[in-house]
Amino acid sequence: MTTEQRVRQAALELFAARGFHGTGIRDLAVSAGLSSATLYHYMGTKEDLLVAIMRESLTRLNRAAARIAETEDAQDRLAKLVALHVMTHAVQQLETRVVDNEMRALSPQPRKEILKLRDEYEAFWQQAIENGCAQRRFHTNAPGVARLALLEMCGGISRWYSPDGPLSLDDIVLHYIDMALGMLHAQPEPGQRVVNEVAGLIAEIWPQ
Amino acid sequence: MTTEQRVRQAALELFAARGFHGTGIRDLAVSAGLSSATLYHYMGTKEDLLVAIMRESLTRLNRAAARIAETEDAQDRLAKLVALHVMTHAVQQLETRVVDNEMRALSPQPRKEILKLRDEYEAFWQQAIENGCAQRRFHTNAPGVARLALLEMCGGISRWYSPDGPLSLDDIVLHYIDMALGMLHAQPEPGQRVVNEVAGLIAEIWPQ
Amino acid sequence: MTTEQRVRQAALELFAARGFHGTGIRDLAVSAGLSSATLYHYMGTKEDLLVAIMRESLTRLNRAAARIAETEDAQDRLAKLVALHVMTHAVQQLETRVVDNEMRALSPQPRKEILKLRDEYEAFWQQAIENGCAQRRFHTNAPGVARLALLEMCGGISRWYSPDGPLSLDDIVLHYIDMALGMLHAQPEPGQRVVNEVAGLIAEIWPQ
Amino acid sequence: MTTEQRVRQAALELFAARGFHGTGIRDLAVSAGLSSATLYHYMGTKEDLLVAIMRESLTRLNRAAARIAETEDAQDRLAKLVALHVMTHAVQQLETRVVDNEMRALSPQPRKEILKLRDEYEAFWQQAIENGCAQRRFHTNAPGVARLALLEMCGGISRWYSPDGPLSLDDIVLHYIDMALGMLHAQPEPGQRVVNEVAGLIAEIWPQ
DNA sequence: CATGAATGAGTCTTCATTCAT
DNA sequence: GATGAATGAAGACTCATTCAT
Repeated sequence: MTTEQRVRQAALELFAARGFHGTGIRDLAVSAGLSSATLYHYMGTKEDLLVAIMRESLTRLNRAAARIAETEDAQDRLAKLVALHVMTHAVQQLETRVVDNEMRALSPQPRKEILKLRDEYEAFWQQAIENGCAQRRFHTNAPGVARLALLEMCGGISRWYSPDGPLSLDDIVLHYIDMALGMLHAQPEPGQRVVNEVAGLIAEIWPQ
Repeated sequence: MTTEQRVRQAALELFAARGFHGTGIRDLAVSAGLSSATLYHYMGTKEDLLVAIMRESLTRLNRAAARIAETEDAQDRLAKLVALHVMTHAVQQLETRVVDNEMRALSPQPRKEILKLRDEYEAFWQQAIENGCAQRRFHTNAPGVARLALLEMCGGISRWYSPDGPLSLDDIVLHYIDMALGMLHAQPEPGQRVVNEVAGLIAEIWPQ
Repeated sequence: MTTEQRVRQAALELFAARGFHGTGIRDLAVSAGLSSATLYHYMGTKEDLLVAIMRESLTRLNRAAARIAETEDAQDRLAKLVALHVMTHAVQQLETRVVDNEMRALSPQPRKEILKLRDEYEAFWQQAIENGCAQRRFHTNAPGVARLALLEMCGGISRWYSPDGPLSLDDIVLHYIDMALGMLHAQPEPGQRVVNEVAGLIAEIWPQ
Repeated sequence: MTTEQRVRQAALELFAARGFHGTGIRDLAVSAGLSSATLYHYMGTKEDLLVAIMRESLTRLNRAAARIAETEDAQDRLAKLVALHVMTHAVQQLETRVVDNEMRALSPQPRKEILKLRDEYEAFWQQAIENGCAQRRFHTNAPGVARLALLEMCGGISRWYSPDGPLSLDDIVLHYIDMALGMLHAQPEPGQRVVNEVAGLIAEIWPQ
């Protein structure tokens, strides 16, 4: 692991655990094993670090979502988005927590950029839901509310998931798919196939 | 409004908007219309302010949840919890955002107290779900996961609800009840009655 | 002397002696007898301090020059400007050194303001010179060059004048008037009357 | 241009524009097109750079002044000094600005050396003035004041001269000679001959 | 010859808090 | 009750300089 990566990792852990404003430059330095002056060889400002983390996380998410958007079957498509969201929020827990909680710490310009990425991502969900409604596979009077509810529900896992828990991640994802389809009054869906497929996609986009 | 309430209100707004660490004592003073020295006549430390906000919010929530826990019918009970959670997160938006986001800013001792209150509240949900499963009104293999998913889903509204939006709060709550019951594969439920009842309860516990 | 004035005085002395960039906040604090945190009760930023010093000095200078501009006789008028410039640069040595040397330390916005004040002042000189040329009392082919040369010559005194020197300030001023008129090939001028008059004006505008 | 010269040039430009304390090592590195570590192959400390610039400028000036000091005719001699001072301050603008403004940035030891050089230079002026007074070609009661005034007046050109201005440098120098002789109540002097002579001298001492 | 890495001391400024008045 | 004054510690960040490679 390069020093730059160690700095990034330290930022990731601390921003996730204490928040951007709760993390001092010295905390970062200690956590990366550097003096606080040396830190500045490997980063721009503290905010740059935050932006980089968010940008990368959202960019990858969007790349995956774009691939999923090609799925024809409406139920499959939503199930895949659920699997993607749940699995990344479980496994990329730190990144997603930072993305979800620290937006307000951004100054106007980077905030604009990051918000755009997030809106892009949410658009994939909105389209998937509306598409399913149009095909009469989903039933809801308020697709916008459903989108928000789904995203919150599926993203929440980043706050509690642990690989040491009693349920396997696959099982959890299957539950979430089940709940999500239930929320939209769609037909239940076996799901394991979807999970496998998305797991492959994730492995491709978040290598190693 | 007493000066103390003004201070509390200022803290509420700023902690919700910028986070605990993102809010300075001077910001509070300006927002409350006081000098920062005077502020200390009406509060203890900055953290005390945070604890007080969280404690009050969770205590009231628990009081309401305890009343709802008396409801016999399992579907009614869950629907009421959903209504309570959604409505408070919509209307007491600032308080709930602070409770949900700033826990990590607490130092160990107060954190323990607040976590206990939150666990208490979550227990009402866990019991309601398990009770419904036992009565075969809900169907899920992972009630714990369902609880977490439900809470995240219903609480997320604090991040986007505005009274000026296109949907009335009642409508939104009905949607959430519908989605929640769908998630648990329960029978759909008309719901408006439940909404009215919980609205009354809320009016009683959060007076005015 | 109020604390605020002590801070101002410290800034004046240090900026004059070491320059803006050569003066640290700690130097200011030590010199004012305060901790560097306390310093910030009495000032904005370090630059604010610089701007305030410059603004006041130039504003007063302009007020005095405006009064002198009413003088009808061309030679009198120029002699008075010389007396004003020399005397202030001798007695308000620190202020004028700061004004003359630290302009480049200003950031764009305040620089604009201060430059405007300085241009205003130089305009009084330009008019006085051109007026004398028009009346055929002064003889020069390049009034602009003369203005610049006069200002530099008369302002340079701030770099070496000391009240303990062998010549009285009045004598020095008389010499300067003599040299200035010589430069412009004007009739020599007794001058003491002018010096007295300007001394009165200065006492009025820089009270005490 | 060797790398060392590029470093020197960068220092010259930056010290002149922003002052010694306003110029960082990194600024120098960027301006010289080197990394800040490489910079140290071509220089000692930042202060060494400043001293070298000052020393060279003053040494050359003294060499030229020494040659001029051989001039017999008092008026010629002063006119040549004026021409030398004005022309170098116009053409070697950056060097002379640094010499005139950054003396205070020197630490005691180098300051002593540089001050000695400057005093040496001023002595040529003092002698020229006193010589002219003794010969009754100049008339002033305070030759010391006249020297200071002359030097400030003639040196000020470094703050505003540009080869793109409306007047040729020769014309400006002629004006300055005229003003200088006027200040000393000497006979006017045609001057162009003097200018040409000094221009030759300068070309010899500041080659290229 | 060149530089990435490193740093202790420094930069200006703000922090939460106390206290005498 | 209210506040101006005060501060040690900390905030993010830059400084001039060294050195191993």
